[in-house]
Amino acid sequence: MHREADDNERETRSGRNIIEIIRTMRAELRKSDRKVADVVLKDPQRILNATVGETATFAEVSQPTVLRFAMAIGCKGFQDFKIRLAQSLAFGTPATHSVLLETDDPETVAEKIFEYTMTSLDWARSHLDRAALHKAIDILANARTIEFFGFGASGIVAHDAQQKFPLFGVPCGAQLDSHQQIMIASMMKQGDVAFVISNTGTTRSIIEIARIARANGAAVICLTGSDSPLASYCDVALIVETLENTNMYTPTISRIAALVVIDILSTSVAMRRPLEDQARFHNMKRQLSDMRKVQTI
Amino acid sequence: MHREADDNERETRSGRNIIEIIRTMRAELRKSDRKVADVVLKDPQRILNATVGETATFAEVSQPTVLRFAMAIGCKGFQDFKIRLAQSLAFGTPATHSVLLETDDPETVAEKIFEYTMTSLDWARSHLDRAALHKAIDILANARTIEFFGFGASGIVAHDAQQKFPLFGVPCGAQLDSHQQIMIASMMKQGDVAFVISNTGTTRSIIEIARIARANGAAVICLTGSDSPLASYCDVALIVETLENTNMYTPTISRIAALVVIDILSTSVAMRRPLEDQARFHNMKRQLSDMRKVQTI
DNA sequence: TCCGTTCTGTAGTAAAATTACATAAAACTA
DNA sequence: TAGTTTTATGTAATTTTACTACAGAACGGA
Repeated sequence: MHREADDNERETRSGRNIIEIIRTMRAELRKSDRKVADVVLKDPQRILNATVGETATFAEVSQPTVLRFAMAIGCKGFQDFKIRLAQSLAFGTPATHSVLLETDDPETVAEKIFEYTMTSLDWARSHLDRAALHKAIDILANARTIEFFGFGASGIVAHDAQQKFPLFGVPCGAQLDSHQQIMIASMMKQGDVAFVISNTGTTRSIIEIARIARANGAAVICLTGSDSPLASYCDVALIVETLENTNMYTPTISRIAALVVIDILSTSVAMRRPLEDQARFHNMKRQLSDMRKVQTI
Repeated sequence: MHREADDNERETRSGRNIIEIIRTMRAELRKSDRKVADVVLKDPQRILNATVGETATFAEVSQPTVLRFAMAIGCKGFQDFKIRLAQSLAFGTPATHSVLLETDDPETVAEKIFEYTMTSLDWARSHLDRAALHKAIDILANARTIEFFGFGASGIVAHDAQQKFPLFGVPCGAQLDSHQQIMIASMMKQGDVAFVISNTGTTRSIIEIARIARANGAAVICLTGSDSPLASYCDVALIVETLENTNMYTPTISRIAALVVIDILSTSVAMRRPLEDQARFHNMKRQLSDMRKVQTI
């Protein structure tokens, strides 16, 4: 008897993105099952409208093999497999379709970038460390002041964060300039929070900031793209994995995923705040909307 | 005989989001079909793992009625219906599940914000005006200089755009300060491009910028959230519709959609550039990556 | 009330998914 | 290397599921 997926832990949406699962499990599959895996990966859309028999023909195996394949990758049966496949395919097939070509017209570029962004967000979603998130929220909710640090694209994220957090009564700053960063970091103390943003996590000066802030007793949270050197200088590391590859035309998805994480943090922190602060926030929002209408130069 | 969905126009992704279709068609359905529609809308997830018989039981109708329902909403059969439903459900049911509650724990908040962001992006994707996109790319590709204007959250988008575009040999600026904006707009002339970003599109001062820049002969592109007053002062209006509602805890999705549009524009413009510029871009990227490693304070 | 149309359920049929079993291939042991 | 156990794959039977034909019921208009 061969491995059967544990039936208990599959409830609402445990094994998301069956295509990823197939790809990672491909190596350890039976030879015939691999044939099935290959036809599925090659043209998943075709399988959606196919029966067991048709799929068996495509893969040049027998019908039970197709069933066994479905079982092997953790599905209850062929129907269940098709449902899961359909859900994975809702974004379009990530890797295959999203590669930008020199010859693409603007509409295709738009489609691909949207697809790619959504797929990457989904990836980031499923790879986000929930424990770290919890811890970061705890720290931020109890912060006296928060300083956001970042360069380049990460600087944008820092700037965005600085716009959102003060709304709930916590004084914040965003430091985008290298010298300014050192100065501010040196002045931090117990009760302050340094929020360090760096996609690569290897930039020397930003690591230095984390080190200084921590040495001064501040809590340090980092938001980075992989388990980088920066993480070891921080109390909490929020690692936002994305599918970014180095292709010239691939846009920088990392900042978008980072912005979503900022949304999550600011929202969660806001929900912990006393009601009076929330009222003040509403007030602010109304004033801003008034200003928009009357403001002259 | 009753209406049958036209079979020819259903190919890859014509009838997207079957749930929306059901909701809109609900009124004109047969009485028994409506019973089926209701159980589907109430708990779509449950139908995914159900057979025709089970669905019939849930809706308290006969099995053929379930089949006729599937046909009525434009599916080829029950199987096809389930596949379509699964695809619609991949994001999670937007309206229902994505509403943030006071009682949500951080993990749920994270899930909901990711879901909501992805759903909104998908919405923006399908509502983006392709003709306007085309036109904007044409203008940007031939620009001598580009100035990005924006306040608040839109200022971040402007800042981001300013970081991406110069890479391809076009000098750019980002103006986030009101006075600075007026000054720069006043100095623009034929051949320059003013890229005005405002989610609401109603902020007076930003409309003024568009007016001034245009009066001076500059081409004006706006990136806004709806068909706003601002659009009438521009040569091209890129309208990025999002699902933003005014709920306190709903994060500002508009800036994320705007950033994706910036990605699309910059990528498309880059692809029109001569190869020498693309080489220069690669060079720059390498130098940046070198700097990251050696840079000390 | 009668006739025609539109719904909806019963019962039957075709087709698909799943299981049981047997044979072939591979791996392991002596 | 021969024999034995284990694993992998196909054939054929069985069950389940999706779909169709038909007939009775409900509704609407004259």
